[in-house]
Amino acid sequence: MNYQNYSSIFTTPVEKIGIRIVDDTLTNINWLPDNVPILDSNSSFSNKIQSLILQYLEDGRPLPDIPMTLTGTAFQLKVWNALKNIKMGHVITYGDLASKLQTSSRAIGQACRTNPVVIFVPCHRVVSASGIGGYMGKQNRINIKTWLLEHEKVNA
DNA sequence: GATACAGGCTTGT
DNA sequence: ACAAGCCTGTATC
Repeated sequence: MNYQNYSSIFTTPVEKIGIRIVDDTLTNINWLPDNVPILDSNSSFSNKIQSLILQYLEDGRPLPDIPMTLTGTAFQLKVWNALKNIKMGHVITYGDLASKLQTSSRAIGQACRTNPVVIFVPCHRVVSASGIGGYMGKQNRINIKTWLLEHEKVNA
């Protein structure tokens, strides 16, 4: 988990985003603090990913399936895969997803937290049964989650 | 509201 | 192998 070697770092309507590409597959997308310097895209593939993300965040265009290389435990891959099936503007609770995967709600949160590819794996569409839930383990990141949900609600 | 405990999984010792 | 910590849920006061 080092914060160098991004393929591209750019500004979005929400916050800065850094993406990492390996062998023309997407491996990481991260929200970055505002003081991180911009990094120009260094390949046509990362160019394409960058514009897909911007189209989604600016115009609400749904994200297509693109080549990704996700590294994680079998359980995490199962959860992330289930999340990709949630449609735009639709949400599910940790508990619902847990019973669907025959596990516990807390394990779902744990898997969502380590999601390496935000937005493409829509961990923000999983909410708590009694509220919005958390986002990336930090309270100050919840505004991103609510922003995305509002954004999708308008565009659904 | 708060507080306690159950619960599956990851990560660090 | 053990313990602690999680983007939780339910029960209970």
